[in-house]
Amino acid sequence: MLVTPLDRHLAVLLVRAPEGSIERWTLPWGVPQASDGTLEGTAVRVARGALPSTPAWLEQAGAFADGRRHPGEVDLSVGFVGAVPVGTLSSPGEDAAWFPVSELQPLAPRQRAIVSAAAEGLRVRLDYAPVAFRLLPPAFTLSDLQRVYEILLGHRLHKASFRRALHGAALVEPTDEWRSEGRGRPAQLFRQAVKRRRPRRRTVRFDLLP
Amino acid sequence: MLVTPLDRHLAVLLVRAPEGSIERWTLPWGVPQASDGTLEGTAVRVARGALPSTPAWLEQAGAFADGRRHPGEVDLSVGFVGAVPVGTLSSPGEDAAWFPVSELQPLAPRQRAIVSAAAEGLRVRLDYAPVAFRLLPPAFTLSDLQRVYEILLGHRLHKASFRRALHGAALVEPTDEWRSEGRGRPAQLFRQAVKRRRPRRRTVRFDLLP
DNA sequence: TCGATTTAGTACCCAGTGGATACTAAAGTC
DNA sequence: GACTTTAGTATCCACTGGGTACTAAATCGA
Repeated sequence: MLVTPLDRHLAVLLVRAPEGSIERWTLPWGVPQASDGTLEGTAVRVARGALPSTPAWLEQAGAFADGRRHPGEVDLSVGFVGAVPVGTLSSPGEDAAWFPVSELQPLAPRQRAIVSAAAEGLRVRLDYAPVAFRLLPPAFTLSDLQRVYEILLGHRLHKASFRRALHGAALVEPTDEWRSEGRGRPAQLFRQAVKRRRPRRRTVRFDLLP
Repeated sequence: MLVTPLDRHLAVLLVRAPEGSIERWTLPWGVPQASDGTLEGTAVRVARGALPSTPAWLEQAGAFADGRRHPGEVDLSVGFVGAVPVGTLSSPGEDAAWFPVSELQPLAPRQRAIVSAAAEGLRVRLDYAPVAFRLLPPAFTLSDLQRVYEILLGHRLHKASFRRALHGAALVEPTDEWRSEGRGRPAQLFRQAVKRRRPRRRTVRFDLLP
């Protein structure tokens, strides 16, 4: 499942299903080949078939094999989530399209399950992997980054706190470029910082438990 | 992969490999059967073959299919992590044994990869699923619970903060039982509370990013 | 030209949290 | 009965999250 930020929502790339299918759209998918090497290799190959470039981030979302139907009639599917930087594929052409994850086209049942699991996996991985950064180009404004986090978390964030935490973790460094986008004050562009402060010890979080 | 807390470490259940295998031990594993229904059904069946009861918690850790060798010569393995409450299987018998996850017996390469991914997955899920509670019996002391969290996180926690956060989230409720274990003051037994306070909004955590 | 509007970015305040130290409480050990 | 061990609490402090309010720099429109 390839995702990108689109218009304050998370969008999923669907491709047109072949003639005769029940559903009109499907997730991009494919069967492993010997030349793929690993499962991730297969996922990269499938993704490159639908994109002008390789996803900026890719991770497995799980295996799915309950009785639910899959368009290829395969027994077992291994789902992946891939992050596509905003604007990478703005005109997907005739045979593909981005759909907001909340208003997807009808999908085969197993693909629907993959989308749910992958979207949930994205949120869980937010804290442990630079997913949000991979959904943006190398240089971005802090408002861009905050918007991505808001899309992924599903609610608004506080601007000052967001920046304080960001700078506190030394995760971004300013470039000397500025971007003026329509009206409003131009924003400074930042890039992800390579310097690493040693990660803080994980603490316990009881508030997220069901 | 079945895990349980054992002596301040996380332990993994291994079973003796059949005669003629390269390694002497393997993870419990099995091939899906039609009667299993789902992948999780298969995992439950496999777990029950090695345990006196069903694991208290079970979740998929991912699919593994790179070239690495697996004892059953299967193309693809789907790994699961299962939590076994402490003391459930204290004497596994001749053909099985608990090993600390840090000092495992030699395993087939793919199983080694499954153990690594599953252990990492456990830590990630700690915040979102009641894993720690499922590694304990229904009634437990707060020191027990803290010890499990320390085992899973890999470092000591602060007692007062741990309890403040725990009570703040209303996650446990006291029973009227006390447990006296050797010396020291007896500890009150608690159980997981069913009442739910609405979960707080997820905030951003930059400090865990690589 | 001069507001009004929009977006970027900062300053300040306050409540709540994480974590350290230090304490009391209740059991067993010698 | 003093000492040790484990349970559990109190107090203090630094820092964080998040609210309000402010300044800065751009466009739009009358």
